[in-house]
Amino acid sequence: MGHHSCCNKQKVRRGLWSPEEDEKLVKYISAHGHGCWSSVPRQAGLQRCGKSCRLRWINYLRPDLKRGSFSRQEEALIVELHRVVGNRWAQIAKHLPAGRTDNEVKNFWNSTIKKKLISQAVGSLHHDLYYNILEGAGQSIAAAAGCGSLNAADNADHGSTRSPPSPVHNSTAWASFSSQPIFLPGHGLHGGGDLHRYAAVDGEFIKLCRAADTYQDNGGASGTEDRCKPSDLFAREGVAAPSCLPAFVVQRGAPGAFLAEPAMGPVMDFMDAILGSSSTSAVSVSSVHSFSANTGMQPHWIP
DNA sequence: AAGTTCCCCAACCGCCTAGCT
DNA sequence: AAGCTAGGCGGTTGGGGAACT
Repeated sequence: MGHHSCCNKQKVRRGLWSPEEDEKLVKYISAHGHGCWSSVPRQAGLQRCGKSCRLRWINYLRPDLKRGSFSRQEEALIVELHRVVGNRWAQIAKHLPAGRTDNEVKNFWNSTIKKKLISQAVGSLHHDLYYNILEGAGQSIAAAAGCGSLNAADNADHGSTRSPPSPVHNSTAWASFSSQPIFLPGHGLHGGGDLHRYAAVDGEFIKLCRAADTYQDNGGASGTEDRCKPSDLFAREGVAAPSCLPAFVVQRGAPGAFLAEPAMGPVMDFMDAILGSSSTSAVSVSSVHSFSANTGMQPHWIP
């Protein structure tokens, strides 16, 4: 994919807009309206593509924009709206009182709200929050699959008041949950492969990692590993499976066999995971093991 | 004071969809 | 129905100012 088609027809400027360019765009749109954006740069005498003009107008030059920092009320509303609609920034912006753009809301979320919610969540870590984090991982995946969304506000807001949502959480597999770091692979559709997440939880250190499809699912036949999909897990518990939940990997073979798999892909750390956005730092299976080595705590795999 | 790191946010990129031919 | 174009949107990048060493 190259640039937008309107950008290929002429030599266009990129990068920050100069005051002169702003003035030209404002003058033109004030006088004529934008009409077809692809013709705006030519008519306004700008060496920009129409898409760039549109973005500049919508995000910066529009007279009805509200500039400046977000109020507490706006922040609270954004958190609440995000809880409902997830990363649909345009939807959130539309529901704010006035003059905020999707880009502005997105930037504010990523730079400010996210950090506040993370610090709140980490500061109040406890057993119930683990459940929320896990639900979060599932819902983030659900969001990726178009099944709904999750956000940190959910974690922060519900905290200890939320009870474990299903019998799965009462199984023996979860009994030692709060006492050991847990590397919890999630499951989600990602192209033709699977998307895995790992949560390492020990009260101080939390990390959810998203990895490319690194596992060859051999069905357990050779004993190296197996997968337990959500439907299987819930069937075992005798309850109906929700539409979207993490799947769990059971490592049944020697660690060496596991480590021989290709390196995992990009990491999704705790912050990004519970907020449904990816990070680009890298992690590998070996980093999971080095965490274990550094802390002296053994990872275990949820059956 | 100079160098380095952090991080905000404007702008770009790539994908999706609607509308038109 | 298929192909093309423009608009819209969310994810991501990187310039540059602020903070830190």
